[in-house]
Amino acid sequence: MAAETARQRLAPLAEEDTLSLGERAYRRLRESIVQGMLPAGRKISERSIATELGISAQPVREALRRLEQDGMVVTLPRRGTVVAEVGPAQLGELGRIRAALEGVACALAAERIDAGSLGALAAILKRMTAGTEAGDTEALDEANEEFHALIHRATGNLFLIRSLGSLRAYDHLGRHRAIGSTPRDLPKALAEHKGIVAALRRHDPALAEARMRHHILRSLVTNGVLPPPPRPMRRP
Amino acid sequence: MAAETARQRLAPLAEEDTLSLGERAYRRLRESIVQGMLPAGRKISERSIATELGISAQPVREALRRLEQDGMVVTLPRRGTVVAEVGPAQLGELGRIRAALEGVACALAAERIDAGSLGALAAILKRMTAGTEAGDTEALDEANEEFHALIHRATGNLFLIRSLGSLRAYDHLGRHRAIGSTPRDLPKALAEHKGIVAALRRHDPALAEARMRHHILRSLVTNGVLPPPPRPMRRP
DNA sequence: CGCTGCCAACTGCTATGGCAGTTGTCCATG
DNA sequence: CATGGACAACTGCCATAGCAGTTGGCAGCG
Repeated sequence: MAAETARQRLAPLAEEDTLSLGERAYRRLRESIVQGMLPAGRKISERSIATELGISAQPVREALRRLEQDGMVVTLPRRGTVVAEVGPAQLGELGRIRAALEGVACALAAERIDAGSLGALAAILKRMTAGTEAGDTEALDEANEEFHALIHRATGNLFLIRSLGSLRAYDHLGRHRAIGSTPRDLPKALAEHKGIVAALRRHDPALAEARMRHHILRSLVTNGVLPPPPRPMRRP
Repeated sequence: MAAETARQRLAPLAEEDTLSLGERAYRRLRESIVQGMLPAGRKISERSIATELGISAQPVREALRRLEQDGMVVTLPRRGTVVAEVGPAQLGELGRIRAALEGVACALAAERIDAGSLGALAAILKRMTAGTEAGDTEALDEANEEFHALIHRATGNLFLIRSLGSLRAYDHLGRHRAIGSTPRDLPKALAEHKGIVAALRRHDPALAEARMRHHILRSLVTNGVLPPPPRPMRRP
C-alpha cells in the first residue's frame, strides 16, 4: 500500500479515522471543487483520484456518485467524469432554490424548536452582535454557519438537512468565485437574524418562513448572485 | 456529426439494457419501497439483495447509498441497513418541502419556457380535461405525472429535477399507504392546472410559483397528507 | 495530402475475495 | 437457574482484478 510517488495535489485525508473512506473522499472532493482547486470541466477519473488519495477506486466511485446527485459533477458512461459547469445563472437558480428550502426549514423549525435550541440561537446572536460591531467577518461567517445549521437540525428532517448542506456548498463556491472581498451588509444581516429568531421564539411558521426567505434572497442580491429588484422581494 | 445522426436513426435499443446495474438496482429498490413491498424497518443487506437480483454487491451498495441520500433507508455502520420509517408527520413535511420546490421550479420555468413546451402542456391539458369528464383517474395520474415532469425539465436545473423526482416518489408512497381510494377533487385540480399553464404562458414567475405551490398544498390537504386550514393557504 | 482502419491507452463498471466490527447463540461456570 | 464469555454467522466496508466500451493517434493505403 505504500511506495506511491507522493505528488498529491489534493491534501492527504489523514484525519477523522472514524469516517469511512468513501465519506472522506466525498468531503475532500467537494471541498476541492468548492475552493476552486478542481475547476469546471476538469476531468476526474476514479483511478487517478484513488491513487492520489492513496485508496482504492470504489470509495472514490461512491463519492463521485454522491457528487453527481448533488449536481457538482457529471459523468458520461464509459467516457469520463468532469466537474460540472456552474455559471452565474445557475448559481442564481440554486440560490433561489436554497431560499425556498431555507424558508420551509425555518417554518418547520418554528413549529417544534425547543428552549435549548432557542438558547443556543440566542448565544449565536450575541456572538453575531459582537462580530458585527468588530467587523470580524471570519467570526461572522462561522456564526452564520452555525446559525443556519442549527435551524436545519431543529427541523429533524434529514432530507432538508442534506439538501441544504449541498446547496450551502454552492454558496461557498460563489464566494470563492468572487475575486477580492464579497460585498455585505452586516447591520442588515444582523437585524434579519434577530427577526428570524424572534419569529422562531413566537413559534410563528409563516412569519419565520417569510423572514428567512427574504433574508437569503436579500443576501444573494447584495453580493451579486441575484439581480437587484426585478425579482419580487418587495412591492414597488 | 453525420455518424451521430446515423446512429440515432438505427437505435431502437431498449433503455433497460443500456442502464447500469447500479441504476437498475436503485430504481427497483425505490419502487419496492414505494409500493410497500419493503416495509419500514425491514433489514436489507447488500449481499441478500445482490443474490436476489443476480448481481454483485457493489451496484447494490451504490443503490443503497443513493437511497440513503434520498432518505428512504438508513444505514448504521457495520450493523445493517433498514428501510427508513416515514410516518404521516414526515410525509407531511416532505409534502410541504415539495410544494416549495415545485413552486420555485414553476417560477424558473415561467422565465424560460419555450413555445414547444407550452404546446406540450396544452396537449396534456386537453387530455386532463377529457380524463376529468370521464373520471378516468388512471389516465389523469399519468397526465399529471407528465405535466409536472415537463415543468421540471423546462427549468433545465438538474438539482431541481433530481430532488423533485425523489420527493414525488414519497408522494406515491403516501398514496400506496392510503388503503382504498385516495380522495380527490378533480375539477379543482383541473382548474388549477389551467391556471398554472396560463401563468407560464404569460411568463409570470411570481404568479406561476404561487399557483403551483397552492396547487400542491391543496392536493396534499384534500387527500389527508396535510391538516386542513392551520397551514396558511387562505386567511380564515 | 486525406482518409480509413486498427491498436494501445484510457474510461466507467462489475465481480470476487477478504477484512474488521457487530450480534445472536450456546455452552461452561458460579 | 442465572450469568458471562467465547464462537460462528452475520453486517458494511474496502482492495484487487478484469471486462467492455471509448478515445486518440499512427501507420498504411488511396
